[in-house]
Amino acid sequence: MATIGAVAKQAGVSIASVSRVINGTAARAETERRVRAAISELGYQPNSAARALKVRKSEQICLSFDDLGNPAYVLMTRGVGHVLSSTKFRLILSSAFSSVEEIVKHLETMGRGFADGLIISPIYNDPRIAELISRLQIPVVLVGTLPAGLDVDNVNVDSALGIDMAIEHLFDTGRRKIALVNGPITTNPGRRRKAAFENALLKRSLRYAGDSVIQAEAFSPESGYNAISNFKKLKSFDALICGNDQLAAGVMKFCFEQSIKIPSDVALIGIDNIDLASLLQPTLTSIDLRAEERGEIAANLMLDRLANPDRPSKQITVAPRLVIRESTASH
Amino acid sequence: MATIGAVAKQAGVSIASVSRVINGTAARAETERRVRAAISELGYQPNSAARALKVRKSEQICLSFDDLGNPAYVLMTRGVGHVLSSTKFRLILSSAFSSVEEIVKHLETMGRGFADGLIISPIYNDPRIAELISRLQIPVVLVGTLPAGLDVDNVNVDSALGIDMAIEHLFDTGRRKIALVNGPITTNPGRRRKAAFENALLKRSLRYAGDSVIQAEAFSPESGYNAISNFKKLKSFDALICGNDQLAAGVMKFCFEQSIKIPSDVALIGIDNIDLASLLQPTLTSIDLRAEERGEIAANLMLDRLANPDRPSKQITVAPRLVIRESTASH
DNA sequence: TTCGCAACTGTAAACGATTACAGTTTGAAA
DNA sequence: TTTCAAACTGTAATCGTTTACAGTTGCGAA
Repeated sequence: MATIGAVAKQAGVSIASVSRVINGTAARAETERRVRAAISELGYQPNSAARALKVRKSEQICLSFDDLGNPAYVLMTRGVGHVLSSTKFRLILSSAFSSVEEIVKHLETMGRGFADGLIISPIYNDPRIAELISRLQIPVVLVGTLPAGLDVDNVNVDSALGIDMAIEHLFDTGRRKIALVNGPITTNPGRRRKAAFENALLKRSLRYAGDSVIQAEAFSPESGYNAISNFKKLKSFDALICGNDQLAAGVMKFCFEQSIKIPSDVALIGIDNIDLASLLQPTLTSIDLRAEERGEIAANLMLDRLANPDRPSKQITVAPRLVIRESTASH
Repeated sequence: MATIGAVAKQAGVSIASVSRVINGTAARAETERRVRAAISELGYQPNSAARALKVRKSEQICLSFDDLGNPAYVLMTRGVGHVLSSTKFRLILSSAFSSVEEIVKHLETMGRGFADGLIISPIYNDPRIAELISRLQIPVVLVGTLPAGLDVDNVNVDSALGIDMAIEHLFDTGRRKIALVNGPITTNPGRRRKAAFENALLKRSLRYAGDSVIQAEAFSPESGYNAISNFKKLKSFDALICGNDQLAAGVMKFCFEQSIKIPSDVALIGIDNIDLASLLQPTLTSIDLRAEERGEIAANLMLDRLANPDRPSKQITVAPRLVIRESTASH
């Protein structure tokens, strides 16, 4: 309510002096004392929008992703938050429960004065996202698959390597008939993991046919449950890799209900290594895609870019890690 | 980059006309055509901060809570997001991984021009939060326990009733020796649930002593696991109520490792009814505190308050629901 | 006491939008 | 053709800050 002008009048100084006191620029002790007194007397608080308009900085970094319900993104958020907490930048999340159009509109608005940088980790492969990024007037760090022709800071994980490690592990423990419970093919992870799965099988001359891939509707436990329920040929496989741990949890629930034993009847591997993996019964082997670490890297790229706007863009790839638990124990 | 002035020049009209076209106020067809052409030619996008400064509105609602890692808050966020998505307001989350001081600073900044309203669901009972709320210059809706002397829109859940229902259920299924695995006593939920637990036991003349309450360090699975590991008298109880489902998951993991059978040796009840509850083995009976519904109510209170700033504040309490699953089946 | 420089302070012009008000067009009716 | 109201448009003030620049003050040295 109170403006800088009111403070100036109260303190008997100019608004410039008030501004200087607030921002820590030189001021005589007496001036500073009077200004501080006036500030606390009036309960003055500077207006963020006015300041952002003038200095062209909001000191906010916006993080955006498509699915808050996915704990892997919570991990990523933690990584970003951890890095930013020791800087002047505040982290805000742009929630995304609506359409791609809505999301794009939100992010555009953020980019025009409400945020200094945008870290975005979209899963849907929608051209509007790439278009948005190229149109934005603030630095962007993209976490995930980089759309073709976009030159922007990027942090990625070699999920194909992760899947290869998983299949190697299954192979080592005697499994040869491996299926994939995949996430939606309309998403980047869905597409890439399927391709990686095929390659890893073919490379080892393992059986691969179209029916080795079961498509789930979403990256959720219910989708995993539903997908596996409708899968007729489960008995002809001895191992399942799931698009993420949540899908695996749904699959595990179904197997329990059907008295299909894990790992003896079928081995199970998830992706992301979220808390859930070690809580399930049996505990779940999972490909850790380092979401938290990717968040940290993304935040550091952003800080670096803000400090150095003209440097060439960087692409960083992190290595996954296979966390072996009970769900893939040897027969 | 391009400002409204540049667009005006390009289109050969005044900036007022450009503004009117953007905001949908009357304009001749020819004017509108030229302005739109100029806008797309220059890639003009209005500056959010300038607009927020002038109209004193950001069209953003900020949601803040202390623990993104707790899926119950994700549910709440979903509720808020769902309601706001059909309005002009955008939802942003203020992440909170840092100290109370940091959080307060973030929210203050939001409240001074970056957000039109604040929905806050703090779990720590810190006086600085109450102080913040009374100092904020934008409407606040508080989800959770209302600090004394604060007159503000509030949505709450009768968690005491939930705990009473849970104990009634345990009582009905023959349990008499009931312990509480409580969340941190420094949090509001921790304090209130403990009190409710004591009352519910005493009301039924059930045994209650100090050692019926096991304090965990956080509302997380690991904390539940650790807390129950250190609890010597587990064998003298036949039922456990946990401060939330995550604590219960940790407890369940420990019981499995120790071959303590659920529900035959000990029954287990969680709170929040998150996805996890139906994925655990056995499935977990849980007190559903309606986080998503509370989020919806909070968002509606906020919309109502923004439309009607002077109405008296409302306090709404929702009723919990006991979801019975396998972890409390009769002996 | 005077001088000169450093340190501080005030004036006023931005930042990029919205909007009241007054002035101009437009077009149908006379 | 003229008239007049309705519809549109432009000018300029404003939102609450920051900051360049010029002016003032303070204070130690001469």
